[in-house]
Amino acid sequence: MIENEIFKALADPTRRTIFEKLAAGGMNASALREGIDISQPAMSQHLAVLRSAGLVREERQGRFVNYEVDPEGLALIARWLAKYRAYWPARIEALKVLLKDMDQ
Amino acid sequence: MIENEIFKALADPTRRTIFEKLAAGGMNASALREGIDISQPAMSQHLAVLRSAGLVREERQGRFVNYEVDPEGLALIARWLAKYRAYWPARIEALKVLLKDMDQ
DNA sequence: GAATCACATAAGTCCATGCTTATTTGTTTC
DNA sequence: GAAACAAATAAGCATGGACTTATGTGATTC
Repeated sequence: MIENEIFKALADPTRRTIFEKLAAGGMNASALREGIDISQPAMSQHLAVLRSAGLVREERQGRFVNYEVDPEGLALIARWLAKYRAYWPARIEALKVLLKDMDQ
Repeated sequence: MIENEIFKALADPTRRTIFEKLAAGGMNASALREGIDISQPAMSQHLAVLRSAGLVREERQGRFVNYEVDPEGLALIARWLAKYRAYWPARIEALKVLLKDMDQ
């Protein structure tokens, strides 16, 4: 069940920080470490967890490995959340605004 | 940071099962245990975690305590997810369908 | 008010997980 | 092909978290 992997991956604050950083633009593992106090192996392990959860994908570029957000993981969360849409009727308007925003 | 509590709460499959069950309709802790192989204290502890995360709220009714989904927690996830909406342009159509659905 | 019931809390155990240091793998460069 | 560099993997450790049994608390019933 990948849903479980996703929530477990996001349960760690360091991994959410990494994910947020990647959301601002793809980069390699070394660049990701800048500004985050974390060892190289720890970063590598976190990225492996995020990748396995489908939240992030990698692409080797020479001796660097470029990481970027994988929309698949986000889509899965959105699908999970949609199951409970009955519980936020008051937010429908906000969602509509969001949609309009998406359309530009 | 309650965001952290939410993801940690949802990282446990048993708690997600409990949450899903509550989403189908509020009920007390004993009723919740039916169909889930879990001890009474374990259920109580899980509910405390969900409650602390803002995913569930309680209301004492006599010697029973009724639990139900708290929309606040879901709204927080939605807000978190919205930050990354740039990453699922292909899902806009799906969202529109969802919205239409919400309007009946 | 004693017994019973629904639930919460306490305390201890065990396993998962996030970290560390050390090493390995893959790639480039000289 | 040896050195240098980016990243992954291995192995060990320490903490967190999900469970257990035992007990406490609040409410109802007789």
